[in-house]
Amino acid sequence: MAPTAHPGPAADRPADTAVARTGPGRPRSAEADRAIDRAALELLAEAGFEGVTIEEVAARAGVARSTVYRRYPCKTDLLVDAAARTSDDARSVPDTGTIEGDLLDVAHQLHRMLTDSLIGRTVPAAIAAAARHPELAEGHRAMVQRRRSGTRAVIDRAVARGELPDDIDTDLLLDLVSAPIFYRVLISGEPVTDRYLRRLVRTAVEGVRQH
Amino acid sequence: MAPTAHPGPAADRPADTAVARTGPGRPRSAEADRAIDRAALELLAEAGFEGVTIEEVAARAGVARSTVYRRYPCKTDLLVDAAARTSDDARSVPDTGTIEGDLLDVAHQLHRMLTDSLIGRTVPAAIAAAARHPELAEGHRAMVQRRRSGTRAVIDRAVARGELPDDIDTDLLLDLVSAPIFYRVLISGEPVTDRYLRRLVRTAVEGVRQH
Amino acid sequence: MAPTAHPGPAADRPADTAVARTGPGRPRSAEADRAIDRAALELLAEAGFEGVTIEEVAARAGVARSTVYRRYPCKTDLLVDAAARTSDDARSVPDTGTIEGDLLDVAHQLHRMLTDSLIGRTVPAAIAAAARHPELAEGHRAMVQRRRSGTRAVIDRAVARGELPDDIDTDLLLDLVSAPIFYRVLISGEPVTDRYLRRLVRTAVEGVRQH
Amino acid sequence: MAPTAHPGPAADRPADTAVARTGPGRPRSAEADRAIDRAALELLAEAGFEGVTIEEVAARAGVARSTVYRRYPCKTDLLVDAAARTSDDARSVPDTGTIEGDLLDVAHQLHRMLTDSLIGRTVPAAIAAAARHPELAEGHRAMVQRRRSGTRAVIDRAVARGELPDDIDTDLLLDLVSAPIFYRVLISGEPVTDRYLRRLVRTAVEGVRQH
DNA sequence: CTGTAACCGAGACGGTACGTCGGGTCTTCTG
DNA sequence: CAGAAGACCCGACGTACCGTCTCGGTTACAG
Repeated sequence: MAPTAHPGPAADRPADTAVARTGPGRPRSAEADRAIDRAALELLAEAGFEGVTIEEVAARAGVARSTVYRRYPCKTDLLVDAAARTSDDARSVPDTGTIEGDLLDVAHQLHRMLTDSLIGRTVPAAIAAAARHPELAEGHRAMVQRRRSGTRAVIDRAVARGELPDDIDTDLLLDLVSAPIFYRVLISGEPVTDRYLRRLVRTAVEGVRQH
Repeated sequence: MAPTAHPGPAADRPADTAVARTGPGRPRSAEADRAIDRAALELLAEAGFEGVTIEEVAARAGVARSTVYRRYPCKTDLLVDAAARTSDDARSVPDTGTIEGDLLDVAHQLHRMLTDSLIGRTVPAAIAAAARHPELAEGHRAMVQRRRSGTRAVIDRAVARGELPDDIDTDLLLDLVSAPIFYRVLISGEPVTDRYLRRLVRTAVEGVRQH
Repeated sequence: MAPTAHPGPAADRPADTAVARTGPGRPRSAEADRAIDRAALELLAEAGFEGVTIEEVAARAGVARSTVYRRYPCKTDLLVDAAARTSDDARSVPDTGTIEGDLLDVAHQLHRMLTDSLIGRTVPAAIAAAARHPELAEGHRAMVQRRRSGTRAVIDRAVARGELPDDIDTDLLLDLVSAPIFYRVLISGEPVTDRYLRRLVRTAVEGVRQH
Repeated sequence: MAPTAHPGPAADRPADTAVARTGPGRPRSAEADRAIDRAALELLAEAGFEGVTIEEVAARAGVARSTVYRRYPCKTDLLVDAAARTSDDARSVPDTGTIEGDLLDVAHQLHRMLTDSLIGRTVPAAIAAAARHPELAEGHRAMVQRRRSGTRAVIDRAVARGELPDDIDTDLLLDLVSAPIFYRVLISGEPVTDRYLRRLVRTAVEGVRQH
């Protein structure tokens, strides 16, 4: 791709328009929408940003190339939007009764998301692309923040229970629990075992408990 | 780029051949070697993997396109080798007297490496590439391990001094100090302040001190 | 050019399709067709087969390189087709009343064609190429035969008039009048004067008149 | 090949230097000389001017590329000189007693030369090259003229014998006998039979006999 | 019902980079 | 010095996608 400066924010017709106001003319195929998003993310996970080809996306989605271009002005926008739209839905805020139990569950969920889910496998590509396409970074950061907010609730509950002191540095605790999982999966390549996660959570909690 | 499966490990003539046995024929220009490596990394840092163009690499290196292709069969190999060859030399093992002081120095060095150095700015590209080209991952992991081994010495010294218990989980401590820095720089995008690093180091150390 | 065996006869879309059945998709630009053919022949005449460059053809035709490649898989096919399509229209069957007058006119036309016309100046290149690309030879031979058929009519008329005996070897007469002109222009390089043509025609006619 | 203006006449060491003055140092291999010439002409006959590759010439001759370039500054000169040096030796001036018998023999020789001999099969390439490299043309024209001078002797002898009138246009007769053979072989592709050659010679001779 | 506007498919268009190949020059080592 | 080997710069090759455009054919709402 030519290193063209990215033109603008996003697609012609925002997906979040609630009612999908139908003007005259044939409406866009919702099936094509879905197929394109899915194909784009699959390719992103498989082949990385540079490996994604509009031609291949269209082929996998079973649509014409122009059907893709009608929705997104360029490859970057396609991927940004597909990633943004495809939330990582399968997550839950645990409630085991103890902060360590809750955080361990969160850690397991994060690890599974990174290694198993479609969106998780696009993370490496997203990190690389983020350097040059900040708008793409936004999508993934938003996802990260949604996840964190769930975990933040877990921590707040523990504080309310008196399990953790109330002057705790929540962000630091969040980092301490999440970062090593990203680190092992993406950078050091070392295995992430259940035993490792238990130690990680315990150590992080005990660390922040000292003021 | 055609989504060609990566063919093999690396370049035609390994750089690590000590004596550089000169066969018949004109020897390769060592100057070109250097210029190409440098140009490739600069571009990788500036424009990302997809933004690197053999044409542009050659132009910056002041060399013909074929001179690049003679050394590397494809773009991927060029970048793999250039990154592998360009070690991240500017690092030192601190000795401030306390484990927290030492680790804080290590943390600062890591942060600077990631944000300022040429090799550091190639890390996002390397992560993405690693997903598809495991041999590329090796290079960066080796670098990471070299860094860790320095830090490991710092920790061992603290154990010897009695500053830390001797049944400590060294790897976990290493992860706790390094991972959040990678995480903030590459993923969450949140700032890495001196204050943050101080808290991080103190919390990690106190965490692992509890058995 | 790599000494690749020539793959097949010709272009993807035959020019002789009468109705030009338009399939789906944007139709090819007829203007580009013409511009490419013309540019190719001009270059062939100027620089010879080896001197023709797709890049230059495209540039002269005011067209992208890929637009040329879409029509012709390789340089050879481009030239074959361009030559085949571009007939040598500007010729006429003379009727001066005498066989010698007619043949002299034919000879003049042939000489002018060879030295002045676009298609004529491609003949040397065609001869060379014909040795290795028989299909290219066909195009030029067809042109030669069209020309000969006109001259054949002239001779038949002379036979009908009783100016020539009816058991004449028409092909031989045709060769005797045409061949020396090709020979002088292409091989010996000697000049082709009006005086030479007069003698040539007279001698040929008198030669065949003896049975 | 870039359409570079041809630099100069020919090779560094002219082949016609009788004694091959040996300066100091290792003398050039005469075997290499021969092997290169032969390889060049073979390739020229097989693949045409554009198909000749210095690389392939060197490979066939069993020498290094630089050994070829030491002798000839460029591909054109290589071929010019090789063709010039490789005379078409196998020819003889016949003496059958009659002009028609002699000319028939000459015609047969010419036809065999064109279709069978190494040098003959380079004629198409030479014609094409002549259009742009006049110096190459010279070589072939010289060959043509040598052949013609032999035939001219045949005609002069016939005049002396009184078999032909003494105001004959010798050049025209030469053209009438030679040109159609070139024409059929190179241009029309029609067969050249013994019967055809007999008629050709008889008709040409009778034609020029009328004043 | 019938326009008509927007869709969909197909594919040509001008570009740009790819990785390969050959040309002609040069630099080194070996005989 | 000649020869073999091979690196060097240059430029054309044919391929693959990019993002844009123009076609014919197909819906679904609106008058």
